[in-house]
Amino acid sequence: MNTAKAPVPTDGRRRKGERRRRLLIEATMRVIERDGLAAVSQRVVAHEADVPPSAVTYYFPAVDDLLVAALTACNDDYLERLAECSASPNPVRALARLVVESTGARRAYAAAEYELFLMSARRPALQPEALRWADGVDAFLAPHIADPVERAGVAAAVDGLFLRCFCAPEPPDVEQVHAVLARLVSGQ
Amino acid sequence: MNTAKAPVPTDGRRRKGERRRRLLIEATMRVIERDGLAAVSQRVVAHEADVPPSAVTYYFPAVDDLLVAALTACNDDYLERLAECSASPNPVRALARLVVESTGARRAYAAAEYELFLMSARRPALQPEALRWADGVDAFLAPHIADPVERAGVAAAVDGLFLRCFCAPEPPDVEQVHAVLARLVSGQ
DNA sequence: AAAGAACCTGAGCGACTGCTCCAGAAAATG
DNA sequence: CATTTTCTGGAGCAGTCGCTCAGGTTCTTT
Repeated sequence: MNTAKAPVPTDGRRRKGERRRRLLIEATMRVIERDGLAAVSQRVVAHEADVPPSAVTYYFPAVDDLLVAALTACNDDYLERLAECSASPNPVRALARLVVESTGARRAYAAAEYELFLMSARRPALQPEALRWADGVDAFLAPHIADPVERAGVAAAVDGLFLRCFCAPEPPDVEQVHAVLARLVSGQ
Repeated sequence: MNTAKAPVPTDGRRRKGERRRRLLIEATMRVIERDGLAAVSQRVVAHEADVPPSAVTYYFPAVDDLLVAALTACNDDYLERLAECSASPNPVRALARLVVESTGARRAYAAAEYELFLMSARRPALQPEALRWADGVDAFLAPHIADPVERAGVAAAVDGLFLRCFCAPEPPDVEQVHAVLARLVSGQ
């Protein structure tokens, strides 16, 4: 419901507007990747996107709106990837790859995802997003783990694995991550 | 090694200085609890601690130093509590209580702990701290889980549980958290 | 062609930021 | 006592911040 927000932007003006909106969100993600969420400001993002500062204000009245939009987009992206993992022939291995990817390329997305969680603890507007992710992970695990209590534990482990890999000084090994995940899912 | 940094502050001046240093760190934690890490600034902390702004600069040359000090102190605190859990008659239940506590009282500490992780991904100075926490959790689990791969999974789950409970819209139930943890530790 | 909607922007205001500097108070040391 | 070290805090500088606003351009519709 969040991904399909724009039905048909037939109007050329609106289309251009939405293009710029996306451009700003992408610039924001680049800033987050480079210098962290704290570095995000209207002026910095404007410079990154090569647009005048007031353009940022135009599309996102407050910085907060920009942040929420970027973090939501990031969540969308992650959930889509998670769904792809589900459809893959070896879902657990695909998930391990996704976790490891969050270390190198897509680093900004992992950072943003966790900043989203932290922010959601304080901003009610973001709580549905955090919930959406939790539901996504649960849906991913449901086919493999029947018991809800056990599933809750493994779901928490997935989040924790993302975090630990993201913070690790050197990129983790796919095999190791897969081994840990497989052990959890198989219930030992 | 981090906790016992001050051997014997015999000098009364230094003692007063260290008292104020602690006072500033505590004020910082209060600010984090109330408005998040982003709200931490020299002036805000100074006002919270009821000292002139320059006093903050005196004890912590840069804001970053204050942040690192506060986050390190928080980590110390958490590790100590984790060790207490280990020594308790029912360690897993004690851990569950610690997790739930991070939702209400001690909320700032949970927030700070995760901000610490996020920051450690970018600042080398903080990486030993993140590692210290990971080691602490591993040490907690070692007596209960022999296999290192399984232990890594459960350790990640502990981190994830902290995060999920912290972000949950309503405080989690101790029994539920305990059930999840017990299932993980018992290896199903 | 006229009207109106959507988009765009440069200038700028007030508030806050990190940080420096320096003169003086307080306390330990000789 | 005088000296040295530590601590205190007011003033202030240069920079960034979020955000407003008035007026402009571009495109669609009538």
